[in-house]
Amino acid sequence: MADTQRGYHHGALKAALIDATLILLKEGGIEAVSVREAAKRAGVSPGAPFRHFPSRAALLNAVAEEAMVRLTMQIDQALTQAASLSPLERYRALGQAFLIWAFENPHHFQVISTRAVIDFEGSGLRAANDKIRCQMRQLLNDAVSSGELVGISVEDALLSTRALAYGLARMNIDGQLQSWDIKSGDYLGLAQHLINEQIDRLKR
Amino acid sequence: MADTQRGYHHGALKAALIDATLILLKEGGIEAVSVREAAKRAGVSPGAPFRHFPSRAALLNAVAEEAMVRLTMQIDQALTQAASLSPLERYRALGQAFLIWAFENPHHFQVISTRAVIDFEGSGLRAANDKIRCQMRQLLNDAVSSGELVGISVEDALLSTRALAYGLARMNIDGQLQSWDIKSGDYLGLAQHLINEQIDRLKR
DNA sequence: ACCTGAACACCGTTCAAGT
DNA sequence: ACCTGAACACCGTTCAAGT
Repeated sequence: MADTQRGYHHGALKAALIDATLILLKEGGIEAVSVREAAKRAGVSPGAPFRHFPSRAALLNAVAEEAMVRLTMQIDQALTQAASLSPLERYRALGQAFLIWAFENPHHFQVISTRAVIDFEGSGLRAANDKIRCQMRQLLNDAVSSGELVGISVEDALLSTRALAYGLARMNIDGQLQSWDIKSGDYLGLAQHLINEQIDRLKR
Repeated sequence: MADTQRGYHHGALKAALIDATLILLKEGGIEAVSVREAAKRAGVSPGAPFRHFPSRAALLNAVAEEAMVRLTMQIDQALTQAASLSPLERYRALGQAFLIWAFENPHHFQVISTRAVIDFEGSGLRAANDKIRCQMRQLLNDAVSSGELVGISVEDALLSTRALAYGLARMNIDGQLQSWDIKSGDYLGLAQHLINEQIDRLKR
């Protein structure tokens, strides 16, 4: 974008590299991302990216942080819309927001979820992730306090919801949903339905 | 193993390469696997592996097929032991067997689950995977027939069990379980507990 | 039939030198 | 301050030539 690369200096190379990385990601998944190719797409020499990112992992990290921002926005927006609902219904809204984000931005989800390729600790990733977990826990605790949920372990419910949502999203990007559901092709709808059922089952 | 590489010809290069690949996998995950390094470890030139495997993906495929054999064995053994139990209890035994395999052989699980790196179609992988799904479906159908389960969708139950187990196993290899459960460190035990709870919930 | 070793087109990363 | 371009040590893969 806007890379009117008119001279020796690029001007907005950092952003251009992140854009190019996202394009490579969409073209061929995470292993198709190379610093050299991103540099070429940005019209710059192979060494240039290393002025802005210390490593390939750091470049992918930047994409991951962008992805996390979008996920956080999607969740915050869903929670705002659901503000008047009961705690468990807000929990449901949060789960649905995660699924929508993961299925509509599969490459972003792939980058965020594949540790080894990013530096999850440093940066804002860990903090943002923890914040989401805290929001989930808070909602479940509220649901217990209000009597909406009874006789459940909040930690167990939390992790099994998260693991189910994560599993569905991962099966989607790992090409495993394709072989399960021959019919509609509406994998997001199917995933949303299963999470809904699981949350319903928490109520007994 | 047994690679008394005494001359120009190796003798058991194919097996030696698969062994070396598994070691590389254990050392540094899937992206640490290189054909050249496997060749070096097997004491052979960089081009030699291509007499036995047409590509890096094919080499990883061979590891994946070995992994699938072990998974199938683990499941068959669990089902044999549970032969006298009710259909739903056999379903539970199958789920537990999957979790044990995935948590005790994380690198095997990683290779099998990461499409893009292997050729899941060709080979016996697809067939073995389909067989497991059929076994699961059969058990759930039997549980419905015998009245052990009522008022559930077999397809939904099937996929949500699978997605939960897959999600837990993936969170384990993606390093995401570490940040959730600070206590015991017994991630397999935790995963088994959550699957048990989910299966219990199917009974209402 | 199986393996070598050079070759090709790629990588990530570094670093002097240019602007 | 930012970028180039050559360099290094790696890749996957091919292929003539050796045994």
